[in-house]
Amino acid sequence: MSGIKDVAEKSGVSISTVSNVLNGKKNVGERTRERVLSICQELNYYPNSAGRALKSGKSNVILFNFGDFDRSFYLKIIQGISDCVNDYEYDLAIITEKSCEKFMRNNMSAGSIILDEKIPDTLLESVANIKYPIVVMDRKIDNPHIKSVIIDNYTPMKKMVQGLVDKGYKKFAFIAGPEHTLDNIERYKAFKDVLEINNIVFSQNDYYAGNYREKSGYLAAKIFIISQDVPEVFVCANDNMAIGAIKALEENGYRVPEDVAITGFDNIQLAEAMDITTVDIPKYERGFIAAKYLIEYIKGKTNVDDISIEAKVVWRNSTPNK
Amino acid sequence: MSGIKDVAEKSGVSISTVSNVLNGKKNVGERTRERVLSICQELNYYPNSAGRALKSGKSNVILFNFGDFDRSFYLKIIQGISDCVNDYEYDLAIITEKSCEKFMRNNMSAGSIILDEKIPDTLLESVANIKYPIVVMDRKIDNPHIKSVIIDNYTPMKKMVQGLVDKGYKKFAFIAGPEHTLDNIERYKAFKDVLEINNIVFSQNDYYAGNYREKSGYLAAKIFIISQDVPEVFVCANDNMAIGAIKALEENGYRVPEDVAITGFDNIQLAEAMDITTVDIPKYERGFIAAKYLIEYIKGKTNVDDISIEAKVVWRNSTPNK
DNA sequence: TTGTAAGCGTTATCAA
DNA sequence: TTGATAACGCTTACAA
Repeated sequence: MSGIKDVAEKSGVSISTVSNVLNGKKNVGERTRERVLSICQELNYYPNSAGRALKSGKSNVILFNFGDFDRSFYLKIIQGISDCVNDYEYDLAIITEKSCEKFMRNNMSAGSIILDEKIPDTLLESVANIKYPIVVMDRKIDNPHIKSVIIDNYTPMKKMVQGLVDKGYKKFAFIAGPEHTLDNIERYKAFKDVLEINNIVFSQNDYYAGNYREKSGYLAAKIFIISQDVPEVFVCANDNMAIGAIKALEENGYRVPEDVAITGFDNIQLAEAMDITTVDIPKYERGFIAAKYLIEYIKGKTNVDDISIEAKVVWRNSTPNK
Repeated sequence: MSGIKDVAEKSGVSISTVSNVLNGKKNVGERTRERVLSICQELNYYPNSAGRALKSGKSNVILFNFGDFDRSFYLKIIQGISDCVNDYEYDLAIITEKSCEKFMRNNMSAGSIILDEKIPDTLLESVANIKYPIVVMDRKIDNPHIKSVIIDNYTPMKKMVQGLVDKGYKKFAFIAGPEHTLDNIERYKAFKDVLEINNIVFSQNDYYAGNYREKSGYLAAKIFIISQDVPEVFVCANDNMAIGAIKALEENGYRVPEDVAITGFDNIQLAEAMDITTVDIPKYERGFIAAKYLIEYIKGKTNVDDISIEAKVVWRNSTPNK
């Protein structure tokens, strides 16, 4: 493998000239530039990132961390991030929770986008600084170098539940996501607020704390079935759990939506295929915006507010009129 | 941010001693080691990968390249890779086609797993060497430093199509994937071989060259519908296209499977939900094995053969008896 | 317009 | 058991 030295030698110039060519500096003769460039090609030369990063302290790599391999809509987010990162001629590296801290701290990237809730706020706060900004999705951290891109969960959830009330539903159950996550908190709050406004009673028995996985939705429904307390409608904090719940219901002889109605959140592919009423989150756009924010911060536009993204109710056949 | 120098200073030892501690060398006193380690913690010290990579030329990073954000089963592959990489205490970075060459060449990783068909063989051959092995999925490259992990597509496809013949199907259509991909070639060959064995005629009109995306399956079916030449069964080279085809059929008043039968390949989540007969590929295992092969090569076990993974037919309701 | 040389943070060699 | 020092490949003043 050839290095800058080989290129310099073969071109008959010094390594600094090669470096200047590679970095688009203007202090290089046109002919020299061309020769060097062609020699680079010929030798298949690629700059060693280690040397470059070590000296310059700069990097063109954006990190994206995600962790839940069950949630397939993450692919759309990645696509949005990827497109934006490419637009700005940065490089994207997607990493898992396990190596996240190491990658963030080892000076090989310019900033991170964090989606995985398992990465603690404290870690992010200790890593972020003016030279290393971070964008977090679906949570808020009060730090000048950490920006949030969040979904407005409250408004569409409120609309959806009010819609259910208007359709005549009276007995609700709520299958929740992880209780510390911002989006679950908002979704649940909207749900409760609507019931309260409409004077509908809701007890803790009608609440199940899941974890956004299909299995926990399955389990939740099973428990309602066993305790002989199946509601008119399951409001689920995401689609995966709604799907799990439907499986449990159908396995136990309940028809959806004839016997029990159900709603999800996210509008994943399967929710469409299974005709589940849900809330559509613009996934691609979410990724794109997060990346855009991060890169613009890196480039010096540090004074931006958190961003909130709109989501919309999608009515489907899982919630007929009562 | 603190470096090795800060740690050395605060511990009252030289930087070489700190380095020795960090790299688990034996030539360090027990008390020194403990003190250094605790100071590292205290200062929140993380080695600078650039410096380390530059000097040692080594890296613990495994690259995984994938590109098709439409195919959600990739998440399972990633999960398999991730688990294996973590088992061996390596780090995983997932990258896109766009930056793939740069990352492979910039000396910041120990090897790559390549899934994206858009990365050309020639590039891989020019990058791979004894110090930088590559594992490719779903294709074969004749190079001592590139190993293949492929699915045996032929056997299960043959079994599935023969099963359709046995069920009484006589008029087939084939919706193919990208024609240069190994898996599509094998799937199509198995299909044709079975028809030939059973003396069933198959003309080029019954063949549509798609690209594994849902849209191309949709388009394919639409074309068959328009040309008034809808077969008894669509054999699709993957599930996504089968799903697209089903949508086109249902939109045009054809019932699946009553009017038209259909099969897919991959066994993605949606195929299960939509009750499509397909071939199940062990996705997680595929990723895990690919990573295992790569890391063992990196560690010196260079003499291994290509690996072929078994896949199994899953009969569902989309293919009733004729 | 080009070249010389210092230095980024680490590891490895060798001497103490 | 430790420490001084050179070297990795690159960028960047600054000198020529």
